[in-house]
Amino acid sequence: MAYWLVKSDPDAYSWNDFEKDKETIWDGVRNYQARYNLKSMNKGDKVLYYHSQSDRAVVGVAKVSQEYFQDPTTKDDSWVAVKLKLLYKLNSPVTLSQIKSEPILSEISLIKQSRLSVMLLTAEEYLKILAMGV
DNA sequence: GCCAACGTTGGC
DNA sequence: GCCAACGTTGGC
Repeated sequence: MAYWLVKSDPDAYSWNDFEKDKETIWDGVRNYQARYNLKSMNKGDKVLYYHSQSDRAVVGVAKVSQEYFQDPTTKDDSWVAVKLKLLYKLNSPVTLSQIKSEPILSEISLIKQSRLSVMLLTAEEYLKILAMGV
């Protein structure tokens, strides 16, 4: 089982939108590294859901419910999407500044590669963020 | 709203 | 193949 973090601009698609849908197609990724990560996802992997831009916090947890397939938003078959199923919302969002202040999270891609939208987490990073959101 | 960082494009 | 120009993202 792997652990991931995906970013969404809440103005485009927020956790609230996700709660209404329960399951969503994670499409629109147009970055090679992010695509590689999408292709590496296995069904059942856990995914932290991060709000970028105005919010800048991890707000909830999802899981991969369908492995990668052709991105339906483009005819270009080199891009892929996955399906994510909502699991639960964190009791308290874990903000970017909290993440930055934790030494064991200092190597997290969220900080190191601020523009990457789909990234792999270690189990330690994943569990630490969950613990901070209780 | 600004700007730094980054990825992509296109001219050479 | 290099690199300047450009567009986009995301933090502040």
